[in-house]
Amino acid sequence: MLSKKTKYGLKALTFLAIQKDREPVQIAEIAKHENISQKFLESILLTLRKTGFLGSKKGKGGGYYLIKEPKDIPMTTVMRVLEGPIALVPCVSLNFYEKCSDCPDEDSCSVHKLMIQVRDSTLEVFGNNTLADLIS
Amino acid sequence: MLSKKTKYGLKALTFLAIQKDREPVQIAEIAKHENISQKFLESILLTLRKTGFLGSKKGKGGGYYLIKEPKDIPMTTVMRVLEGPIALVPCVSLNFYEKCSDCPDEDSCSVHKLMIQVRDSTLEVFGNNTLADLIS
DNA sequence: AATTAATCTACTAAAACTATAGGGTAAAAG
DNA sequence: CTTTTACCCTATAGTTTTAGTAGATTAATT
Repeated sequence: MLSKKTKYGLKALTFLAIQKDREPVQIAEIAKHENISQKFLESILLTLRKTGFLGSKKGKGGGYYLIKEPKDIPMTTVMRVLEGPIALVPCVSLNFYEKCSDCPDEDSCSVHKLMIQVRDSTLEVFGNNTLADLIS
Repeated sequence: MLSKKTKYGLKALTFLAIQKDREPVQIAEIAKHENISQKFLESILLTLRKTGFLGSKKGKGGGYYLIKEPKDIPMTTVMRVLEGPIALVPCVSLNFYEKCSDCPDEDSCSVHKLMIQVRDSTLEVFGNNTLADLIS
């Protein structure tokens, strides 16, 4: 299941993407428009800024704004920042690899092979979509 | 991320599938062979029995055994029983549909469309694999 | 009939994670 | 220097995960 953090993050990004100019939008406005707890959204936007998706401006007329063009923001990178590994098991993760403690041998693990297939198909979907594709 | 319940369940199923006959295998043997906490595995096997994948036999010489042929057990049904919905968001789930509380309109939701793609590609992988395919 | 080997059931609990709230700080604008 | 906004830190209720404990039940064997 997708965490609300990810879902809210995606909604916030699309909301910023449909703004005509790239003028800062306040947290409160995004939260209200997307039905998101403001405090929660606050922390989400913060990580999106720290990871290079958003810029921010303090004080009056401040807020958050997109740094890059929506078409240059692939879903793979967004998902990895918000949700974490795309793979369902750490032992098949490309960016967050970790050995499973219960598996003596990955190659002989039945789950391993299946999860590689899932990872690749999910990766293809996210690879084929950018933020621009989320806008209808 | 895949829960350990699911991972262990899959491992147990494959272990039972590679048994030559369909003689009962004790929980302890499966647990030991797959490095699984026995008590945890116990509850997992119980749900797999109650949902029609396994049969069991009590008393001496008892244990768990596969009821159907591995090739007749699609991953979709196994995953739904062990892990729950295949969809990442309830509003795109085919078998566990639920409306999202924060979305006034599904059709205009940017996350919705993306998640449908993910669901379909994952569904295709699980649909193309049976328990027999996990054995190598 | 007694023993033993196994599943079954129910309850409990620690740990981790999720979602959210509160309150204070820093900077920008007027 | 006051207002407005993002920024940062902490706490916490709730849920899910991952088990552990204690015993009951069933069936085969002796």
